[in-house]
Amino acid sequence: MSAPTKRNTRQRTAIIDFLKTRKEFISAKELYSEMEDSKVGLSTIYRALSDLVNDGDLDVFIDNDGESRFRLCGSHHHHHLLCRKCGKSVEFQAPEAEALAERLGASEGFSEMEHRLEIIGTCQECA
Amino acid sequence: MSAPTKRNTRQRTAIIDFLKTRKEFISAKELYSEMEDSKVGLSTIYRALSDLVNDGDLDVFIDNDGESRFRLCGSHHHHHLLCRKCGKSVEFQAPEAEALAERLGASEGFSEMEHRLEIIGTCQECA
DNA sequence: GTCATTGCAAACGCTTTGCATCTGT
DNA sequence: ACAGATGCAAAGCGTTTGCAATGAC
Repeated sequence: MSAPTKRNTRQRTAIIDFLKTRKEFISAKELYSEMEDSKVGLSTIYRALSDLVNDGDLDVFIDNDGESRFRLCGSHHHHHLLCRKCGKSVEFQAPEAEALAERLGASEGFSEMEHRLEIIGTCQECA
Repeated sequence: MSAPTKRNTRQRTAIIDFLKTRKEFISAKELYSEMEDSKVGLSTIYRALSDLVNDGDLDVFIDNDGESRFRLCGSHHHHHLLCRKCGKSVEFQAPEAEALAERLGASEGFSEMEHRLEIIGTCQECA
């Protein structure tokens, strides 16, 4: 019932270290090629990324080609504004959204609200 | 440069007619099974959906499983409030979210904003 | 020594494409 | 008749999984 054991393997460490140096979203395949010196298998990358997402350590979104893109997330709650063409993303805070979630949820009898808001648009360079 | 000719085939008409009766987003596969009586091939569905998206007649987004989901533009935009335990969902409209998306996107130089807002909570029965 | 993790290759699921046939115009 | 549209099957592509070998503890 307690949190599953996670071993500190060379591969997992390398992946996390690489992600720390990386500000932008990156796909699993890209990570694989950029890390080829670290000799980490592609399945291991997928498995590690998936674990990190489940642990809430990574933000993920699926781009227009259906490819998942990952990035370490900060601790603060935030939302994303993403470009539908190049995938560029901007984080933002939206107190309105927090308030909206509370108000709306409460009006339907819900409690302990969380929310996810994503704004997708076309950025200046891609327009 | 002018728009390519589009023929009015039985299949294309059937697809559009089906979409008109459908308020929610639907995937190509779902469309295929729900329209099986119309005897339309899956590739034809993919090709028609792709044309419709290019013509700006369909909204599309990629869901968390990497599957594209389509809906005729102009159907009413709404969001969902979901119970994290029983999955019960309530639709709601949120003009604030529309405004927020426009304002935030524009402030970053983005255009043609879409947005997705999801509120997750625990409903009264499950609390 | 045990059991989670790894890596390879095969399997998967959604989508796209080659090509011969069909059909709207 | 001709060019676009269709349908099938095969290919593409990102992702997941089975399984034997490896390595963290």
